[in-house]
Amino acid sequence: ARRRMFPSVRVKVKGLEPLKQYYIAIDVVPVDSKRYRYVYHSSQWMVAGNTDHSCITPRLYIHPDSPCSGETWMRQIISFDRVKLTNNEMDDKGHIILQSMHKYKPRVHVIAQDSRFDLAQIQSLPAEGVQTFSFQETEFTTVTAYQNQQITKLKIDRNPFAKGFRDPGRNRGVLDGLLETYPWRPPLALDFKAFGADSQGGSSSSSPVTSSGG
Amino acid sequence: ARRRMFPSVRVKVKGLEPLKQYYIAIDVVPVDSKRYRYVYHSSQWMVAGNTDHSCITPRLYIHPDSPCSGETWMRQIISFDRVKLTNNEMDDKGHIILQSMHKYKPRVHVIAQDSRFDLAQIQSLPAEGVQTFSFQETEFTTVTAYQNQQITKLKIDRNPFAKGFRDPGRNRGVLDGLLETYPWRPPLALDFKAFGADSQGGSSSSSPVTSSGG
DNA sequence: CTTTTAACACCTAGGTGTAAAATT
DNA sequence: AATTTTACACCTAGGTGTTAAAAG
Repeated sequence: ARRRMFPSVRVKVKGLEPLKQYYIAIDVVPVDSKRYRYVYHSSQWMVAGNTDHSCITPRLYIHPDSPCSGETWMRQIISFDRVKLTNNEMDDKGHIILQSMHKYKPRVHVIAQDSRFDLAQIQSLPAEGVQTFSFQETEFTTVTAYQNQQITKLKIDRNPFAKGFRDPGRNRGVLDGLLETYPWRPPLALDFKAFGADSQGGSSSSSPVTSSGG
Repeated sequence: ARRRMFPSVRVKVKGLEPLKQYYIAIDVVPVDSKRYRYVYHSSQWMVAGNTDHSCITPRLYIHPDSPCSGETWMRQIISFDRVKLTNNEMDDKGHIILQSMHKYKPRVHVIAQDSRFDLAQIQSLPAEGVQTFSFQETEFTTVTAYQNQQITKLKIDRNPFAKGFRDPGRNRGVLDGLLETYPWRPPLALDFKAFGADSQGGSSSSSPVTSSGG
């Protein structure tokens, strides 16, 4: 089971040195060590146990445009729309491994190129020359089957690959309601089939990296 | 008009330093400065004019696995199956630009990584640290419409994207005849729709890089 | 009971040669 | 007349939620 993350993380970057080379990468870290279950009648996630994430090093997805000059990175929206998530701990394809029914938060890393190592080879973060950013509003909860029907509707309406499930009649109302709930523009929730999610609201800091849904 | 090169160039490499980083790239250079036309009744290409290629720098297609360690390069067959050719001289997508009705030969470059430049940025060959290989049997002639029906049959039989044109009846004989004509194994001819080709026979040298059709 | 897996129809995205039309 | 372009049907390849079956 492996699915793309949708909506995808999209960021803008500023303050880089235009002529310097950078890698930009994403990983996904646990928000806490709790396992969650969805309580349908109250429409919310509740703690249902504990998990120890402490010995797991998160996998790094290096943006395919890497390495690239600061000038080029700053000129475009940086989209991670090909990131794939899996719940298979034995995955050997380099996909990001997560546990179902847990809360996670993506992190974006801007990494200055250093001739002493080759990031594409070692697949882990260097000790220095890295700046890391994350955004409250991109937190999500992993599932293997959707718990919240609003998320399903959002995906069907926004993900082009789900067009076959669109109902031309009454899909406006549900999405409009979600749009009002969140301070950022659609797509609204990081999500994943074997990993559907509920997203928490929030606002981004005024950092050199800013995010929007993709 | 842009099409993939088919069959694709595939090579094996040996003699690299296992821990060193290398780029591997391909380009396509003119065999001569002649324009050709296909004489149907004698089934051969004949000179039909002259062209000046001297002021054109060929575009470089860097293998998407680059940069990569010598160990990794030597462990796998290196396939250039995503190379795209075009006859549009104004192409801005980085595809390899060729003129129709001319003869060409692919070259494979093994480039030692040098921290002084970033090959992915400059898109041209460095002055040193490059080894270049080419193979007589990969010569081809560019066309926008196929001239030789054997080439068409070969493509339909070997290219999975052309499966819709396969005739379950009598496609064996033609291909078998071609197989005997060439010293290398199928796919047999470098080719291209807005660039269909006739391939010349020949044998490869005992160099660190060897080729086969893909 | 809850959660996960696998097969499925239905999409997007893009690579084929064909044949007719357009160009030179 | 020779060559190139375009629209097309038919593929490969792979991303969706759904559903029923399987697993725990």
